[in-house]
Amino acid sequence: MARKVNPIQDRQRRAGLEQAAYLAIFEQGYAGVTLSDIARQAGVSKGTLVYHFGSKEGLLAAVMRRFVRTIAVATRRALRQAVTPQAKLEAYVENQFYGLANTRRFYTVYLDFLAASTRDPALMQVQRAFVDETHRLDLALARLPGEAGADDRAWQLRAMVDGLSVRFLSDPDPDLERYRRLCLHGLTALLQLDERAG
Amino acid sequence: MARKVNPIQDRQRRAGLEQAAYLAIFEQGYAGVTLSDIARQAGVSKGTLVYHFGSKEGLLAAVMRRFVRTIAVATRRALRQAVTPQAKLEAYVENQFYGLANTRRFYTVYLDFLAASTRDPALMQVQRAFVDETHRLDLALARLPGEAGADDRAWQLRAMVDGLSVRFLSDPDPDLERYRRLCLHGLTALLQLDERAG
Amino acid sequence: MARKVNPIQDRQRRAGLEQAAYLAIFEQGYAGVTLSDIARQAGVSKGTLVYHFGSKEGLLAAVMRRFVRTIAVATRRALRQAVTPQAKLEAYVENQFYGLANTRRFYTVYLDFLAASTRDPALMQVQRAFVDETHRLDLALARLPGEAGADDRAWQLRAMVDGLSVRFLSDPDPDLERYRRLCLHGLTALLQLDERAG
Amino acid sequence: MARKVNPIQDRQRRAGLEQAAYLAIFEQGYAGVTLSDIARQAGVSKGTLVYHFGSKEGLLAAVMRRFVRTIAVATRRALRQAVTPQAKLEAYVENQFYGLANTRRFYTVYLDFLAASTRDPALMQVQRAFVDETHRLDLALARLPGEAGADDRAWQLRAMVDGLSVRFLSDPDPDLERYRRLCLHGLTALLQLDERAG
DNA sequence: GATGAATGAGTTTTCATTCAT
DNA sequence: AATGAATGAAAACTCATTCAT
Repeated sequence: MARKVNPIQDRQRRAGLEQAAYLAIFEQGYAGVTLSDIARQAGVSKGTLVYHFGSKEGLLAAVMRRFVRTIAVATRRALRQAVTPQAKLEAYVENQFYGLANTRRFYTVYLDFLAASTRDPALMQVQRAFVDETHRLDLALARLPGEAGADDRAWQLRAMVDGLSVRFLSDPDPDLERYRRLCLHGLTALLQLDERAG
Repeated sequence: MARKVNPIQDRQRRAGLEQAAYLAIFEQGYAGVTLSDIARQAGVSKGTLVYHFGSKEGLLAAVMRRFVRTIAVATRRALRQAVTPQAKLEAYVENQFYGLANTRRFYTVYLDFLAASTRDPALMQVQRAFVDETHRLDLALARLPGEAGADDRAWQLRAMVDGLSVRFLSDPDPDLERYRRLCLHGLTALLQLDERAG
Repeated sequence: MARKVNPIQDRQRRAGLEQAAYLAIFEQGYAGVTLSDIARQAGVSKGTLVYHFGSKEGLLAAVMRRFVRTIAVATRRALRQAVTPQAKLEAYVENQFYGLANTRRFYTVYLDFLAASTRDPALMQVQRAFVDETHRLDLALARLPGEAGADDRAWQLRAMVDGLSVRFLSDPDPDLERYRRLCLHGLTALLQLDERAG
Repeated sequence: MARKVNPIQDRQRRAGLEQAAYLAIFEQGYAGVTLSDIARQAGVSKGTLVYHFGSKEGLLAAVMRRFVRTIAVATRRALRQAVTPQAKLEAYVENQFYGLANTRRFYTVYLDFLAASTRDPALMQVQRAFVDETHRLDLALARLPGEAGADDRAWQLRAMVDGLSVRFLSDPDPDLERYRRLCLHGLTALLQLDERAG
């Protein structure tokens, strides 16, 4: 007997549980979080989590799918709202480093996710889809100064963002504005070089 | 009962166990590795590990200290052997992406380490010391084109390296030579831009 | 809240659910079947099962009562339809080994039931009533060759049937016709011996 | 690192745990027994059971292998000690119905085992090996009155034993002597008939 | 110094039962 | 009457740690 559920209600229920799980993962780590942690955070019983996601593994995978989907949507919206190339670049950076707590929470979980994906084929698939999607967005940015070498530039832009984010996490007293500046200047440098070379 | 040991022999013993643990961490993950995994890899009993390191936590911390020390030593040596600025840059990149299996093993463990350090104060301390040490090396590279803005450039260089490495791990069919090229060109772009701007 | 039901409709409803439960028990085992299994097989919700039978235990007991009742009815009818002693014996055997799938399903569940009854007093009561009822039928068969020792013979007849059935279940490639022959010849031997002895 | 154990000590340790598990299975049922039940019966922790047998499943399989091995050994010894055909038959029956508590315990567990084996391929394999082995012994008995039809007779002998044993378990006030008599007479009848027929 | 048997706290998972709708 | 979301008690299993040898 297939579960006869109201699809809308079920989706909302799951979304709430996934959000609670996201916070629990931030606090306890992807590998260290327990169903008890998540259940406590969500204010439900462990059984409820298993009921909705089949297993802990299923829940964590759902959280990560939602996580990368959310990122992609936010990035796309940021780029769409800006008009000039320079404004697009700034919106892109602002989106990556948006609020201290938010940025820390975001990259902490992302780092966990990356580490976990190196051993979990299902997570690796999610990560690869995310890489592909973000690469398409990066490519649009990289094309602005000219067509030649855009693909390489796109990978370099992303590397700058990811690399600064990793550093941000072990910065004992992070100054978000500084990371924004480092990022913006770095991206600018990467784009201008290739412009001249191309 | 105080351990009375020959310090030299003891150091060698521990070094061997730490190397085995490193391989076990690569295979099972920092969070997923068990004392049994490590004992199996090292060909000793679990008791031996606890005897030498006090606890699993102590062993893992020792592994990570050795890990970052090894990296720093290799980077320093690579930079010292090269003479011209351009050669230094190339040696730096070659050192970061040295051998497919090696690079994968290396960054897989590093990513695990970074993720774990966000929640473990002792590991975070190790990570911060490592960041400081590598920053000094990066700074030497960044100074080559001129003094102004060297600190910012150093962070950007490191970000490029780290960011490309992260991407490397989720690349389904990584071409090491391409990563070397992306890295070298990226670093060159970052250095030249600031040179002009400075 | 007393259940107010149409007794006829209710009996039919329960009969259908019990039949579904019987099939689920065959597939999952008496001890291994879950309410979800049964609900799926019956095409209803778990709540419906509990509503009609009070609990899982009540449902299983009802299934087993129906099960032994069905067996007794079939045996009685088989014996009634045959006229001569020889024909009665053959009808008896044919009834026990009727169809490969049917025989396997039947004895698989019966074995489960027997095993469960050794620890469940309520089931043991059902099993004892069943033993008494079948013994009366066996006694009629055993009397055919003469009165003396009929009770002993009746137990032996039943033992032959049960014993061959148990073996049937672990036969990797059972030949139903062979079991019928073994059973018929075995019963004949048991009856004739005592005939001479009596 | 393969477990370096003293094989003798390890075998004795396991044997003790298996015996405790056997008693726990008798009390709680094959499907109903828990690791806690067995640990309590054995006076060890649950962890110890898993340490020695890998899993609950592994432990139960070991218990059943030991169980059927013990039966086969006892039957073989009983038959070997007796000399004349009649004495062999009596020894066989005495071995099957040896002591009230013992017989009850024995068949209760055997019935559980049979029921479980219908759904567990590993157990079914154990059961089939047991059937083959006992059939060889039964065949020796069945050959005594002559070669013709010995195979059929062997199956019938075993059926009589198994069938009476099953009945024994639901007998509210079992008289062991009576079951011995029923069994001995039944077996005699089966053997004599075929002798005449052959 | 080294071992590995044993432990028990902590984890995921199962599932009969409850209950609001 | 019927549903199925939610629960929580109980289950199997994991594994760092202890300790007698």
